[in-house]
Amino acid sequence: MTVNQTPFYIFNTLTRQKEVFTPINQGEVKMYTCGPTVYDYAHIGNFRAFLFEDLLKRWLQYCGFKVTHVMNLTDVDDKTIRGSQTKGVALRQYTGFFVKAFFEDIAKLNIEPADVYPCATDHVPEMVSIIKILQAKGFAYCGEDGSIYYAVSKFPKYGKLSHIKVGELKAGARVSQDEYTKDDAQDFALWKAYTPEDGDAFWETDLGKGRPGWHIECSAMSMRYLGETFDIHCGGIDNMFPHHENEIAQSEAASGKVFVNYWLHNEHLQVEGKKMSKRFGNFYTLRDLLERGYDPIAIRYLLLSTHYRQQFNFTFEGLNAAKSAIERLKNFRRRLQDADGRGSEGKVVMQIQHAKQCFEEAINDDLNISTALAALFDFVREINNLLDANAVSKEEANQTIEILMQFNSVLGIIDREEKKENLTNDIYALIQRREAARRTKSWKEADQIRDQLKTLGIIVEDTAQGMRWHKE
RNA sequence: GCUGGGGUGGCCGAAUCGUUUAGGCGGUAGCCUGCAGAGCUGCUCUAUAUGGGUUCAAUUCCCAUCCCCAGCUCCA
Repeated sequence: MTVNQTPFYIFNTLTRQKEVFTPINQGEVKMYTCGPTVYDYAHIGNFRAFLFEDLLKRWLQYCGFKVTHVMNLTDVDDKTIRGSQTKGVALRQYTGFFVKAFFEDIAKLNIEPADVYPCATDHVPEMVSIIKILQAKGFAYCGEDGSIYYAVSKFPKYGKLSHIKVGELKAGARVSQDEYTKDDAQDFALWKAYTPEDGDAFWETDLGKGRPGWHIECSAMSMRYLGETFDIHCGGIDNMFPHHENEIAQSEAASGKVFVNYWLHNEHLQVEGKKMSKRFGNFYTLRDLLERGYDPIAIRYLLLSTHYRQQFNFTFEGLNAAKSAIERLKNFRRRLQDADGRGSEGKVVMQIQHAKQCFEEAINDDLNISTALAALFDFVREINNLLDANAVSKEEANQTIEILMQFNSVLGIIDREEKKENLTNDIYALIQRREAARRTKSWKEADQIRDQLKTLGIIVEDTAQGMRWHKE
């Protein structure tokens, strides 16, 4: 198979335009994605971001790039501290529980793990050293409370990402308690001086006793693992301002270099047409949905199937539709595995090439997943037509499975083969009995056994190539 | 208030200033099948929030209006 040759366009928040993606080092990509704050189970909105990032990463890998992916785990902030105190356990113990849950969740969603998952609490020295540089360069000052703040006015490019003009921010909204110690309202904390409410969450450092501000962890950990300038930084649109804007200010002031070349932000999702919130009763974690019996891969498909810069409306109707769509693909693969026809005289190969081209063109256009899926389903229909005519040879079927699996390396929604489930002897015997009944045309008995198997979760189908069964 | 993103068929969702405006899901009819399932084909599908304007041509550009969503200092 030829390697994807067309350029990959991505929408860069810095320029608000689609740009051809060109990595710093040929053939490799360094990307950083803002990870979860581990104070609770992640919700499906969080996972939309992680799935978008997974799609991006898988596509870069499909294109032949070696991707180094870093995702941080925010394990010290107001919420984690409050949570650990409410539970009466150490901060580390409290966050450790949700870190474990997070990894379980992303595994269920078939999200490829990052190469490194740095925790904020493991990188305080790196943060301190950046803050000291900022102090030395005059970008940071000490407030009356002993906290250290970043002086936004010292960084002329502040606002280049979010296109927010300092000074036009709504005055008086969501004023933080310590604001009076800052020189300017828009300044933000690099280091927070210890207060008794912080409990066991403090570090004794050259900056005094305290804990890091939120934004500094991403600057410190991304530069630690990816270098002072790297290729891609992703996150939810809400992180664009102030979080990412502040990261740029900190990192570029400290290093004197461009921090990140491409910034990508995904839009939020709504649930049943409304903002997801506990108040509306439409707030879902992955675990909530799994408890209701939904398939995590259907959730993956659904959250992935809408363009990442589009607000997405999550509905249960949509989730059911996603399940059916995946089932269609699985059925397609089952048919291919059984195929042993006379050959299509090149039609299959032609369809494969066409589908590959359409699929790649679509995703190369800023991850246009909808158009890519349309190409996939067009392909499925065309090949199904040939399968109906018994015109797909075993060799052609294998080639089709190969391209399907290539697409799937990007989508992550179907397995190459049915998961080999061990049948109990009882079920095996039932299948044998039905076959025997069918051979003697005892339709009534055969149908009755088929129904019985269905209640046991086994779907039996009769095809041109004989009987076939799979789990529901 | 300021800034930004949207409103496409029963539902979800692409694309595009001009031949038939993708694809999925759902419904329905037919083909196939002993039946079913899967699959295919047709129909649902004279779908582009509303009202104007520009143009040979707009759903796509412009203006106005209505509605939804987001950001505006630690929410993906």
